[in-house]
Amino acid sequence: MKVKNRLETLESILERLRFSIRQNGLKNSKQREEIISVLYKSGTHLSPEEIAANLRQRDKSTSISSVYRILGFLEKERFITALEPGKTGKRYEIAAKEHHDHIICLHCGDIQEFVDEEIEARQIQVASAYKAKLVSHDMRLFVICDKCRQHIKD
Amino acid sequence: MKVKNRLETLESILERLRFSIRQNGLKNSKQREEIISVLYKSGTHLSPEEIAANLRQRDKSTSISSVYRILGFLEKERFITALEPGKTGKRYEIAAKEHHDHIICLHCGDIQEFVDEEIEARQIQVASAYKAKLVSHDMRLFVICDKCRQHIKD
DNA sequence: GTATATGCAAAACTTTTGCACTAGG
DNA sequence: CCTAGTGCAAAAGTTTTGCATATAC
Repeated sequence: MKVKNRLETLESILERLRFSIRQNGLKNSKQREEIISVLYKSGTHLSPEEIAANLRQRDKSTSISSVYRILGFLEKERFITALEPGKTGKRYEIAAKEHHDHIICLHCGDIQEFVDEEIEARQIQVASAYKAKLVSHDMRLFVICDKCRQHIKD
Repeated sequence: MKVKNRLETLESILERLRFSIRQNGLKNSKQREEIISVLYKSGTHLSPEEIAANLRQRDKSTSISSVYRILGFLEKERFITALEPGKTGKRYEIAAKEHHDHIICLHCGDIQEFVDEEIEARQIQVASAYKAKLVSHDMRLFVICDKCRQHIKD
């Protein structure tokens, strides 16, 4: 099983952000860097509203519309990734983590992370069979884990 | 790729629905049967609003709140399944279809269904590498489809 | 008849947009 | 300066809820 390490320091991500903004002839803002920072430090998946609440702890005037605009920008530029966890609305996480999928026990709820290179490669082939460019994927395997198989007999 | 067959006739699904409703001591309604029927016949993934629009063709007074309530009920009872295509909101499809995964265009929202036997087989192997028994899975490939790749340049 | 389902309207959210102002380069 | 980014408020879109009425059983 692979561990989902952060692949980059926060400062390195921020430098890439500044470079990307300059490349596009845009302007930086402290809000953009703050959002990257909040997501990096949280290590979890945050909703736009949660992110805004976090920023408001330091700057009361943070507006939710800017948060949405920035999240859209950061996602487009691949600094963050969106997740739809079934509940309403999207959640975001920093993109600079190792990619992983999830294997979830339906009985005890345990979640393991894994990467299978064969599946990863095959997904790209499936996409290209549709003449499509694979951007990302989400895969969850629902199982009964070893422990639960031993403890429950029907 | 594979065509996803309907595994059951509409009438058979409706009979199961009536049975399920009776079992739960509830009452049937033509709206519930209509929604099953619309999803069955469409063969695609419809949003609540699209479903409501469809019902309104025959009964102008169909209310969107009933559609939401019915969709929640039908999902809970496993007659339909929800899909979150990344775009805003859920979409629903009839549950009595062959297993398939989804390939979703992030740009136009188009959803295709596919089955890749190699991935299916490999998923079982991944699960057994964890000594776990695979029960089911959910996989979504997010892509930019052929049409959108041709029409948009970043 | 009685409990459940529906329709309607309003409320509760979530996300987007227009516009004046701020601020980065 | 000049233009992109922000904050604010309002709009637009989505989903839920309260309540009176209709309807299945």
